[in-house]
Amino acid sequence: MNNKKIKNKQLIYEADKCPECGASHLIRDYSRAELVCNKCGFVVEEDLIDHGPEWRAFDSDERDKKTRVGAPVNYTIHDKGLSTVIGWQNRDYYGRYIPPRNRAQLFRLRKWQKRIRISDGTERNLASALTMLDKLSSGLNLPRIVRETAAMLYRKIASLKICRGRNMECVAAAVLYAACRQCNVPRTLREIGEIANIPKKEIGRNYRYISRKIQLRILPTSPRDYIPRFCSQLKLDNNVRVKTLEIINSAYGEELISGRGPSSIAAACLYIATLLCDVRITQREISIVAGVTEVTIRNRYKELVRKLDIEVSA
DNA sequence: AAGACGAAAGTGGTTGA
DNA sequence: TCAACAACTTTCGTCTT
Repeated sequence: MNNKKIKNKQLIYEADKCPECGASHLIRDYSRAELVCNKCGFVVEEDLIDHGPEWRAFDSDERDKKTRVGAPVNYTIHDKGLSTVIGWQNRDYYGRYIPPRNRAQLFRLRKWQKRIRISDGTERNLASALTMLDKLSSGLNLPRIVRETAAMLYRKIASLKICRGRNMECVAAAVLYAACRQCNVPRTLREIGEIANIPKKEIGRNYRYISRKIQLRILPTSPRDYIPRFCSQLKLDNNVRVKTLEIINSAYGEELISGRGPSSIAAACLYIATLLCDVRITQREISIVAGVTEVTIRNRYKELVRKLDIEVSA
C-alpha cells in the first residue's frame, strides 16, 4: 500500500477507493475518527483506531522506545486496563500443576482479588459509570477520543466528589455531552437524551452544573461542526459541503449566528447550499437528520437569504 | 400528490427586575 | 420568584410544481 503522509496525522491510502464516488483519495481524520473521502466527503468508516506509534520518532532507537507495547492505558476501564489477574489455570510460574491441597487457597485468592479490585463505593461507581458511558457512546456511534475524553472527565468529577447524591446516569450523560462538544463532534442534548432515556432538561442541568464546578471552558458549538455528519447521512457530495461551509462563514459576518440553535443554522445553510448546487433534497429530509422542524429551517433560511443577498432560483 | 410556505398558538429556557 | 422575551415546535390551510 502506497502511503503518502500529509500534515502529521492524516494518511492518504491511494490503493483504497471510495465506495460512493470511486475516487482514490481517502483521508484518515483521527480527530474525528473517521475515514473520509476527500473528493465527495463520504464517511467510509467511523470509529478508527490509531494503530500508529504514540509519537514521532527520528531514528530507529527512538522509534523502539516510543512504539506502543502492550495495551495502551485505557481511561474507559475503571482501573485503566492495568490490572493483574490471577490466572484461571491451576499451574504455577514454571507451568507445573499446583497440587490439589493448594487449590483451595488459590481459589480463595481469586475470589478475594475479584472482591478487592472493585472494592470501595467510589470504585464501584466509577466502574458502572464507565460502562454506562461506553454503552451510550456506542449507541451514538461516537469515536474513541470522545469516549476517552468523557471517561477522563468523569474521573475528574468523581475524584472531586462534586456529584455525590446526583443521579449517576444523568451525570454520565452530561459528561458525554460535554466531551462531544469538547471534541467538536457535537451531538444535541436531545440525541443523547433519547439514547440514555433521560429528559434533555436533566442532562442540560447537570451539564451546566458540572461545567460551572470544574470551570470547563467550552466554546459555543459552531454550525460548522454538524456539517460533515449531516452531509454524510444525507449522502451529499463535497461541493455541497464546501458551499454550506462558505455560507456559514459569511453568516458569521452578519449577526446571524448568535442566539440561534447551531443545528438550525447548519440545517438552513445546508438547505441553501443544496438549492445553489441544484441538488434535489426536501426540507423534511434535512429536518430529520438535523433534529429541527421544517418550519425552523424555513425561518432561518428566509432570514439568511435576505440578509446575505443570496439569489435562489425557485 | 408532494413539497414549500406561512400564520397562529403553544412550549421550554433565559434574563432581568 | 415572576413576567417578558426570543427561539423553536406543532398544527393546519394554502399555494406551487
